[in-house]
Amino acid sequence: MAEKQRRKPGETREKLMSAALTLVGKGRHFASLGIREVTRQAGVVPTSFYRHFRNMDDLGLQLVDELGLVLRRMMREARANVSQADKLIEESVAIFISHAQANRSFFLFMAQGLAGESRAVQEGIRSEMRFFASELANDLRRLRLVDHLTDQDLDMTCDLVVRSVAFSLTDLLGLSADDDYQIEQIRKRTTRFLQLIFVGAAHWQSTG
Amino acid sequence: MAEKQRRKPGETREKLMSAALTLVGKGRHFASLGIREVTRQAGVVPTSFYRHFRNMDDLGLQLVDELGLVLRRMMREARANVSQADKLIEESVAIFISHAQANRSFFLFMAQGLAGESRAVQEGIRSEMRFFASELANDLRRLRLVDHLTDQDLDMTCDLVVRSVAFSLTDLLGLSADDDYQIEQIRKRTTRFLQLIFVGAAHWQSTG
DNA sequence: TATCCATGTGTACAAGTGTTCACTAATGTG
DNA sequence: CACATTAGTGAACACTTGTACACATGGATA
Repeated sequence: MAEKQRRKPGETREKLMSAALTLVGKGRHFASLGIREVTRQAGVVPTSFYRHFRNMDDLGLQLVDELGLVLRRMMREARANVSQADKLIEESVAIFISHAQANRSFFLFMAQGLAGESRAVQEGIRSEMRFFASELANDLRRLRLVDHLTDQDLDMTCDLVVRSVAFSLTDLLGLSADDDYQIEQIRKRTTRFLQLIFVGAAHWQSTG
Repeated sequence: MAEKQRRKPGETREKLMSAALTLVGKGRHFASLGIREVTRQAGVVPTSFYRHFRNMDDLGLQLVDELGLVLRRMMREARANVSQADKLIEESVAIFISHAQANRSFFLFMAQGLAGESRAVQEGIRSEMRFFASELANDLRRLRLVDHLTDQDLDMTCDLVVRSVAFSLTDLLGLSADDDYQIEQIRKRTTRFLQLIFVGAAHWQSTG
């Protein structure tokens, strides 16, 4: 029989998760993946799956957790790169796009999960987005760029920003990764979306 | 053998399409539906499927066409109900939400398809959204509410509007249909999103 | 060193899958 | 009315699927 491959603990677990991501990256939808298919892609026997996950939804949930890490890395980088306040939007969008490309499968999974089959995954992704939006609000407050806005209005603005950027994902991920012209179009368009939103926020007066 | 049920021409075809929608409405993801499953739901023998569709993607494409009709109906109703210009946003959002509830499965399908498995379906839905956005732009031009905007800037604004509303779908469709409080929250929030965008548009000056 | 347990493997099975084929009844066309 | 076409049916095919079970093995722990 084949050698038993127990190297590091949790290695098979990671192989399974990244196998699922790989399949998603190849254009499959997460909801249509099966246990056998994933284990096959991971080079592991089907029964191994159950050592780590109860079912595919469970695997999806654990992917959401990792997605959280990816998003946090992205935020950190964005924060570190705010060179000038007036280029804030442009630079952030650029960072977002480069991360989306570097973690293509992850973001595909996120885009899919928003309208996915598992309610839990859906809620998880939504929760990550809320967190992201609230962190964004904190940053903006700290930078004192939006002092005239209520906390509530600022939250709304950031929510809209995050949604708009997330929607751009579906544009971006539909493209092949080397279609530089189209990617540049999306970058410009997303940037303008955010600028429009912030112009709105600058002139917003709460209808309280 | 069982009676042959050929009533109207195209009846089985419709039964199959609405069976797929029914399953989607029950929480399944379109990408995970199988031919046998759909025919079973439709009360039809599996082989009948091939009389009308080449595969599930094909069925999806034809659903996109019907989705177009639903959207057009919605637009027509929205246009007919513009009582006062200053309530335009609120009323349109209300109409949108009521249509989204009346055609829940359709809109679920749309939300799923945006990040779905079939590139063709994806492109179809995207195209419907573009059409919707351009019609919206035409209406706004006709109402002369946005005369200071370039055609291009108006298009961008409408694109952002449509995206924001589409994103609200995922919020809305995650809820049970009778959670009136939450639905009201989403209505308010979406309305404020659009107001924010239009405030932005009102103060926008093209960076041409 | 002896033992336990988490994690790996192989086999098995019943159920479900997409698709093909040959057959049949209803409909539209001449 | 005769006939071709369309649209329904059932049986059969070779596969794939999820999951259960018994077993093996390496590393940690006692």
